[in-house]
Amino acid sequence: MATLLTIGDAAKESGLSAKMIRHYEQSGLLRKSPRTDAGYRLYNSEQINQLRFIRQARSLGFSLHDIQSLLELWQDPQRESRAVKQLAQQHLDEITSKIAELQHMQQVLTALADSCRGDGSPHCNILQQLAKPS
Amino acid sequence: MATLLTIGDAAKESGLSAKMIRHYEQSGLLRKSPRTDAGYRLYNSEQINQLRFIRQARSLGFSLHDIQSLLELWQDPQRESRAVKQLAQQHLDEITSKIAELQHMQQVLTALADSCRGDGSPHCNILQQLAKPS
DNA sequence: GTTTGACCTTGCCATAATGGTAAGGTTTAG
DNA sequence: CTAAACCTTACCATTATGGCAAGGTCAAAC
Repeated sequence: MATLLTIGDAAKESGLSAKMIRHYEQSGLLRKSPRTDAGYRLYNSEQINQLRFIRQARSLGFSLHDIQSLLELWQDPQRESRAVKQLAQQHLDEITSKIAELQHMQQVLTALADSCRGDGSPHCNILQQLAKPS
Repeated sequence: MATLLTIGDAAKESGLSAKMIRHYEQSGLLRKSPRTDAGYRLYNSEQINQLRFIRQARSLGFSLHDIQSLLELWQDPQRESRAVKQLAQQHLDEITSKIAELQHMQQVLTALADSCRGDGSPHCNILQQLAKPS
């Protein structure tokens, strides 16, 4: 049972880097790990699960700040799913607006690139448009 | 003719902040401005045009590093439009892949949010899925 | 038993672009 | 002359991640 892993193995198990695990601990996202006599951090399977939770949330783009809230909600049996959904929805809104912003850049830039010959001559509509007062 | 503006007015004209104009100068994007006896930076209309160029490029998401190249190309009468288009295309590729990444998050997160009641009960599929080993 | 390689520790620096604040000099209008 | 609105530099903060360096530890090979 309680198999204890050092940080390198915890990193492999969770898909995070050892560096980041230390960082998460230091920023209060994770409780301080128990240590060996030599000072090595040790992780049990429950903590490995927490690390996986963090990795999954990060892969969805949640900030560490949001993840802290998610972890607290996760560990609170009294939570209301409303709170979780609200966090998710806010993050979703941010994602959606970032996508819109990028798509706008994509559209403008595509038009510009299409209007540039891209050959050996100096004439370039991209530069011309960037230089316009607008 | 050579109307000279102080940094605050140059900021208003260009749509950049005074703070950022100083920063661009310090990072080598802009040549050092002439100064008044009191040390105030002064900008002529050509420099205002450069500031506008930078603002437009920033609004398309180009990095300062890329903008430095764009400025050099802009000022080089010998440039080949190929070089400009290549820069634009690379940036476009990055934008496109960021959009894809965000859309993936959006899709997964939407599915998760849809599967959470978001009411007063503690059951929440978002948390459950984040906690899954995956 | 010693050496060696693969770990671990902490601490500091760097990134990208921007904002804030503080302490102090200047200019302009009243 | 004074007060408001400028300007200057310098330092700190943000976000998440990586790198490096100097040094301790552990296990296996010799």
